[in-house]
Amino acid sequence: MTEKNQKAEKHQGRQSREGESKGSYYITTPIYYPSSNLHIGHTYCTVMADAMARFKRLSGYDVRFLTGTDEHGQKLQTAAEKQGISPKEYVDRIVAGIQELWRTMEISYDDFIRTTEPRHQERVQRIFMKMYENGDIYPGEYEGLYCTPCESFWTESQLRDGSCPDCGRPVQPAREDAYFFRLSKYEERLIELFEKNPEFLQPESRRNEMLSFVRQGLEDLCISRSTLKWGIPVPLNENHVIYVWLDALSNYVTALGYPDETELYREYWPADVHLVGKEIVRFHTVIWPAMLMSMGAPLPRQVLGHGWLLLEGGKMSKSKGNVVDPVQLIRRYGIDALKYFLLREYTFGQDGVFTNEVMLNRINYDLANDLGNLVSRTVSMIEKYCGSVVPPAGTEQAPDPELKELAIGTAARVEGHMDRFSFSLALEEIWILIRRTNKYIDETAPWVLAKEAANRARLDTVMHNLAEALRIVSVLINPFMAATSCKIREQLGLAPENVRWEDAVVFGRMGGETVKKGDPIFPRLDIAKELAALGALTAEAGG
RNA sequence: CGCGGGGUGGAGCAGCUGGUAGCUCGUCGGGCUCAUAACCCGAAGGUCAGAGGUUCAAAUCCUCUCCCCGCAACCA
Repeated sequence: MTEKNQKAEKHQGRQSREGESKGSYYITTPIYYPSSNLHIGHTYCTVMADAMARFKRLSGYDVRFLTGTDEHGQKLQTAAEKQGISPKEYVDRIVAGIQELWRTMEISYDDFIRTTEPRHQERVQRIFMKMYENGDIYPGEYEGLYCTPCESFWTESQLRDGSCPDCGRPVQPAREDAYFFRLSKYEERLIELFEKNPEFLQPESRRNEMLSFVRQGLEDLCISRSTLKWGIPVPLNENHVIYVWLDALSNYVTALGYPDETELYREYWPADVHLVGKEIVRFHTVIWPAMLMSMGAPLPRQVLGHGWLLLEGGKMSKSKGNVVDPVQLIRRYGIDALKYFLLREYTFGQDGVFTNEVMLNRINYDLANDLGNLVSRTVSMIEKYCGSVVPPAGTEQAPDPELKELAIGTAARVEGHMDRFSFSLALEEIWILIRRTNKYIDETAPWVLAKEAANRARLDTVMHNLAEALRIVSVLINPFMAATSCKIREQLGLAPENVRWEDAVVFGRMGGETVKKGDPIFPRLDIAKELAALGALTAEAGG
C-alpha cells in the first residue's frame, strides 16, 4: 500500500531528524458492548493491547492506544426499558464501571471512545454519506424473520428451536425498507488483500478461514434498521438507524477525527494493529476493509484475532453463569499477578482453559517463588553483607560472564517475540534470566564468601551482579507489570520512573544505591485455601 | 463432501519456514540455608493419535483414517 510506505518514510524521516521517536504506533481493542459488566475474556484482550502499547512506548514509539464502548443496538434498548430508564442512563452506568475497571487495571489507553458521543455520531453520519456518494449505498428491502415483541429481525441460523432466541416466541417472515452496502463489489479486492498480504490477518488459520469465506461470495449488507430507535440516524432518512457494526467499526477512525484530515488522523492512520477476538475477525477483515475502500481511506496494517479463554465447561457466557469476574481476582491477588498470568499462560490466537488452580499455580511458582523470592534474597544479602549499599562492579570470574551475557541478550529475544505478539514466549525469556539468577546465587554461595574477609572483593562483585540482573529484570517486565517493576526498583534504590528499554542491554550500571527490603512483592499463596475461597465467591455470585 | 482448530512423557502446554523432542507442575534422589518451607543439582518417564508417502533426514511437508472442540453474518 502506498499509504503505508508514505507512513514508513515519514517515520524514518522523523527518526533521523530527531533521533528520538521510532515512529507512530496505533493499536486498538474492540469497543466492548456494555450490556453487562465485563468478564475475564474482555480483560484478556485489553491486557494484551496494553502490554503491547507499553512495550512500544518504552521502545521509543509514539503510541496511541484506543479502546471504548459500542453503545447502540436493540439489546441495550430492551435492557434499559426493562429497568425503566433511558438507554443512555443505562449505558452511562455500565461504562463508568468499565472505565473504573481499566483504571484499577492500570490500562494505559490514550483515548476512550463511546459511540454515543457527539464526536462519533456526527462523523459516522458523514462516513455513511461518503459511502453513499461513492455509490456504494442503495435503498432496498430487507427480508427476514421478525419477532414483534422484541422488535428484532433474526436469521434462520440465529433461531433457537425455530423461535426468537431472546424471548422464545415465534417469528414471522417480514420485510422493511432498508439501505444496503455494496459489499459484493469488493469481493475481488478483499481476496486480493488476503492473498497478497499475508500479514494483514494473523494467525494464519484465521486468514484461511476468511479467505474461504470471501471466496464463497459476499452478499450486500443491510446497514440500516427502521424498527430500532437506539442508534445513529441515517442522514438520508431519519426513520432509519445505522447498522451497529457500521457504527462500531467506524470508531477506529472517528476517534482520530476522520473524515476530517486532522493531525491525529494523519499521524496515526492507518492503524498498526486492530486486536480482536476470533469471533469478530469477519467484521474486521471483510466489512471494515470494504468500508474503508468505499471511503477511499487506507486499510489497517494488521488485524490479529486472538483465541478465547474457555472454562472447564466450555465457553464463558452469562447464561451459563460461569463468568469469571476479574474484579474479585484483582482484589485478592493484585493486578500484576492477573496480567502476568493472562499473558504468560496462553498462546496468542489459540483458545485456552481458565481455571482458578492454573492461575494460582502460575502466580505461586513464577511470581512468588522465582521472582519474589529472588528480590527478597538479593536485597536481604545486600543489606546483610554490604551495609545495604550496592557495590560497584568488580573483577569478573565464572560464572559471571554467563549471567551477564544472558541478561543483556534477553531484551532482543523479548523483542523478537513481541513482534509476533507472542507474549507468553517473551515472558518465558525473562523468566529464563530470573531462574539463571537464582542459580547464580547457589553457584556463588555468598553466605560462604561472607565468612572470610579475604573474599570481600568477590562477595561485592556477586552482590553487584545480582543487583544488576534484577535491575535489568525490572526494565524487562515493565511493559507487562509496571507496578511490580516500580516495587523492585524501589527496593533496589533505583528511581522507579524514567525506565527505558535500552537500559536492559547494559550491564554494570549500579553502584552506591541504598537498598531497602520491603514486603514480599508476591506473597506465597496457600493454594488449597485460595481455591476454597474462590469457590465460595463463585457460589455466592451464582446463587 | 459447509469452514476451521486440536490430538506431544502422570497433568497442562511450547515446538510445527524439516536435522540429536523442550518448558512448567507432579514423582524419586541429592545439595544449600541468603531467601516468601522458597532456591539449586540429578534421575525416571514420550516409537510426538493411527496408517501410508516425499526426503539423506519429519512432531514439523503431502494423502487417508479415528477421536475431541469451535464457527456458520448482534458474543474479547
